[in-house]
Amino acid sequence: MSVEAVVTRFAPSPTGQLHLGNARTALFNCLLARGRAGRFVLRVEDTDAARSRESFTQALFEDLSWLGLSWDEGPDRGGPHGPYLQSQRAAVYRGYFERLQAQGLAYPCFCTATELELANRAQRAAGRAPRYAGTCRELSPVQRDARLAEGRRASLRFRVPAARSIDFDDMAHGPQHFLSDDFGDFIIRREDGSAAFLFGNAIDDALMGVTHVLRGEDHLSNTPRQLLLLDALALRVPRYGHVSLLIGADGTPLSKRHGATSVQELRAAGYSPVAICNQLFRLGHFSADNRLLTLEQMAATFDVTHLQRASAHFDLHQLRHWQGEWLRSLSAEQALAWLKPMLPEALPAAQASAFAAAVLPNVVLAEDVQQWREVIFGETLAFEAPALQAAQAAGAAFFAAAADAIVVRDAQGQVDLKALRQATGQQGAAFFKPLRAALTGRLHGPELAPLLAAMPPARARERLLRFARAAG
RNA sequence: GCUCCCUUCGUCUAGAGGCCUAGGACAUCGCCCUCUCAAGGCGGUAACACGGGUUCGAAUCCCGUAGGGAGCGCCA
Repeated sequence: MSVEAVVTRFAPSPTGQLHLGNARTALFNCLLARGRAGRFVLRVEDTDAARSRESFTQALFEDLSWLGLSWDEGPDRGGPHGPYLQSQRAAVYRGYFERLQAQGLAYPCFCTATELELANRAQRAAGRAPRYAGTCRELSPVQRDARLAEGRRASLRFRVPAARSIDFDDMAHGPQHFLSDDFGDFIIRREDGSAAFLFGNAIDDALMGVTHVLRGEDHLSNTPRQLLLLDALALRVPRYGHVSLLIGADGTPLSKRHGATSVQELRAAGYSPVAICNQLFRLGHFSADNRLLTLEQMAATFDVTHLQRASAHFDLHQLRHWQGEWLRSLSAEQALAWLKPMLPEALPAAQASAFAAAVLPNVVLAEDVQQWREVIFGETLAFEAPALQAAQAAGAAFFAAAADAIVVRDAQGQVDLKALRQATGQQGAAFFKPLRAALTGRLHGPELAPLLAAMPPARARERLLRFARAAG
């Protein structure tokens, strides 16, 4: 008995930046395939010419690759079931449109957008489901020809069979049951000849040999329509699994208001792909292992029975946690490589490592690094109000003594904090607080000794002298 | 309006009738470490939406209510 290989897919439409929700869908499908030694197909659903953009398709490849997801078949690398760009599959779809029409399972619809809009509104007003009224459903061939002769353009509608029960077993939600009478005839080919989503999406899954589809829960109630279509064409039906939606912390759909929600934005903020994948892996999916996982480890433990059914709130705190875990998992060289682009150009290696040693335990994001880069290498220091007060409160004498003592350094450039402390006559918080405040402009931060080792000596002294001159 | 989905700590979740006085992680709070704050280590607070059943026994099964979400598009 041969077990058929698992084939999963990710089928985005290139109409914008890759969002977290879609990235998670891609991750899940990729993991499912990898975990079962299957294939992962990337198909780009760019049938909406008005909204699809080539640049978004490119960005999509880029984002997925950056996340560490790789696909076995796709527009950029081909495969046995291509083309993988739906905009290039018109010829494939044509045959199926013809078959459906020949069998009387699809018919041209001449209704205009305004007519449909009106009918739709009337139905809603009457308290009924806004379904296609069936205006063009029973047109005779003569009537159709007449309309065509008038030069009227038509879309193609699928004739939904009456009184059919549609059942399927959802990988996440279990047994599902729908009635065909609840749907109106739906459009499968637009007026411009392009394939509508419900059609292209279902047909391509079948043609590309897809066995398992993990997609957003918003598709759950569309599934019976696709099942009807597949049944009419005698095409194979994949297993569907509908994954809960990802929503913002406030419970509303993820959007700009929630800050960074696209892979691009997260990447720009300094988040690592590993951190993002680890977070996504646990959103709507249970992981028994609380440690930072590699994609291989995730693939090994990804399990559709561990899919959560309720929608999940995306919480930046948790992403930060994984980012921290990731940073701490890095070797010194790797951490330095991450830091490098954020440091001043042509910074001597020794200073770069000193900076890394001082700051790394305390940062999570690019903005954190930039903040400390300014503190350590920046010309002028921006003070937080409480820090300024703390420095001023220590008095001029304290800083005069500190400025004298700070010039004493050992061979490694380390400041002798003990000598400094003795010079100022202060200890504990009374010593560290004003010192930290005057040197960094803030009250919190990495350990002072490594910080001082990273800071140019002249600059450190200069900052202390500023408060030595100020009134005491 | 109709159809469908969902509901365990603030958040992500474990939990498939007794193992649950409900477990873990993030956040939060406290303690320890440190001559300092942070980082780090260790602990604490904190949840079964509500109401009825079924059962010796229910977070788990059934019914209802409430709340949230999705679909009903020539968007995907």
